[in-house]
Amino acid sequence: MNKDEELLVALRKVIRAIDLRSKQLNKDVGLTGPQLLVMQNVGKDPGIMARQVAENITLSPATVTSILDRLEIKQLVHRVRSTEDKRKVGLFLTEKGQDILQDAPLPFQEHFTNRFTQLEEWEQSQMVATMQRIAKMMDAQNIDASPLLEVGNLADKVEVDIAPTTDKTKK
Amino acid sequence: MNKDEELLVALRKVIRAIDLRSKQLNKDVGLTGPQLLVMQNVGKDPGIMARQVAENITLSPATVTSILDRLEIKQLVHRVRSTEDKRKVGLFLTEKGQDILQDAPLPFQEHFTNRFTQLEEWEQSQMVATMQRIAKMMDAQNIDASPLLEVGNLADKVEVDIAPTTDKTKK
DNA sequence: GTAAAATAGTTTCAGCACGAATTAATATTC
DNA sequence: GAATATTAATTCGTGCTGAAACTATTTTAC
Repeated sequence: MNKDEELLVALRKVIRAIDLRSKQLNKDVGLTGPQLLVMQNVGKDPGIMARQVAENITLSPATVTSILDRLEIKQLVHRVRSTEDKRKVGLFLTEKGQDILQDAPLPFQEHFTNRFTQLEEWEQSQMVATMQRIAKMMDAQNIDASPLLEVGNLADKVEVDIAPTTDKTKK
Repeated sequence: MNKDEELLVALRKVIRAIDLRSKQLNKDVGLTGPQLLVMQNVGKDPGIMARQVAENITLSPATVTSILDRLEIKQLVHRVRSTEDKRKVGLFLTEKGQDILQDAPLPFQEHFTNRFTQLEEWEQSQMVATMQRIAKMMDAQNIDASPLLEVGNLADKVEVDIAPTTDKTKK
C-alpha cells in the first residue's frame, strides 16, 4: 500500500472515531460533538453571531442553523434578533444550557486529550504541526481555483485565511 | 489555545476538506468519495461481500448498504445473492461502472496526493506515523470500554510499535 | 430616492453515517 | 429434528453536512 493510501486510511479511522464519540456523547448527555462545540462558543462569548460560530468551528452557516434549531428545541440556546441590525441573530445560553454545559464532558474524546497531554512537549508540537500541514495541503485545492495567486514555494506560501476577526467597522 | 485544541481544529479542517472534495466530486462525475471508494473495492475484487467492503474502508455495514443502493440505482454496481449461502451478497461492477471507474479521478484530493508524493520519503513516513498514532490514541476508548474481550495479549493490540518515530537526524 | 450589491440567516434537498431492531439464512448444540 | 446462536444484509430513525435558492435587511452607487 502506498504511503498516501496509508495516510488516508488512518484519516478515515480518525474521522470515524470522532463520529462515534459524538454519537456516544449524544447517548450519554444528549448532546453531539458539534452541538457541544456550538454551546461552548456561545457560552464563552454570549451574544455571538451565528456566522462567527460557524467560522470558529469550521462549519457552513447552513449546518450551524440546523444545529441551533435542535439546541433551541431542547431549550439550551436562545436566539435573539438584533434590533439595530435585524439581519443579525445573537446567541445566548439559557440557564438550563449553562447548567448542562458546566458538567458536560469534553467535546472530543477525553481519553484522547488525556493521553495527548501526557506526551512530551515536542511530540505534541510535532503532531500539531503535521496536522496543520495536512490541512493546508488539502485546502490547497480552493486556492488553485483562483488563478490570481502566484505559487512559488507551496509549502511556505499557501495560507488559508479562515476567520479574520470582524473588522466590519469600516468598509 | 492549548495544543490539543489546536490539533482538533486542524482535524476539523481536514475533515471538512474531505467532505467538500467529496461534494465537488459528486458534481463533477456524479460520484461521491465514499461511492468511489466502494467502487474501487468492488473493481479490485469482484464478487466481494458487502461486509468486507465495509471493513476495508472503515464504515459500518449499514452505511455501505445505503451507498450500494445508490450505486445500484445508477446501474454502476450489481448485487448478486450467493446461491450456496443466501445471506451473502456478491458485488460486481456493471460495464458502465467499469467505464466510469476507469477515468474517475482520485477519491481523495488529487492535489493533496500529488503534493504528498512530492515530499521527501522521511516526511511521508513521519506524517503517516503521526496519523496512525492519533487514530490509535482515539481508538483506545473502544478498547478501554470493553475489557472483557481482551484475554491475553492485550499488549499486542494496544501498544503495537509505531513506525520508527521521527527521523530527527534530518531536521 | 431608487436601483444594485452585499450581508445574515434560513429553507430545501441530497447524501453520508451509525446504532438498534429486523429478516433471512446458516451453524451449533442437545 | 428442534431449539439456540451466529452471521449477512437491510430497514428505520436521527443527526451532520454543504450547495443552492430564498427572505429580509442594510449598505453602496448613481
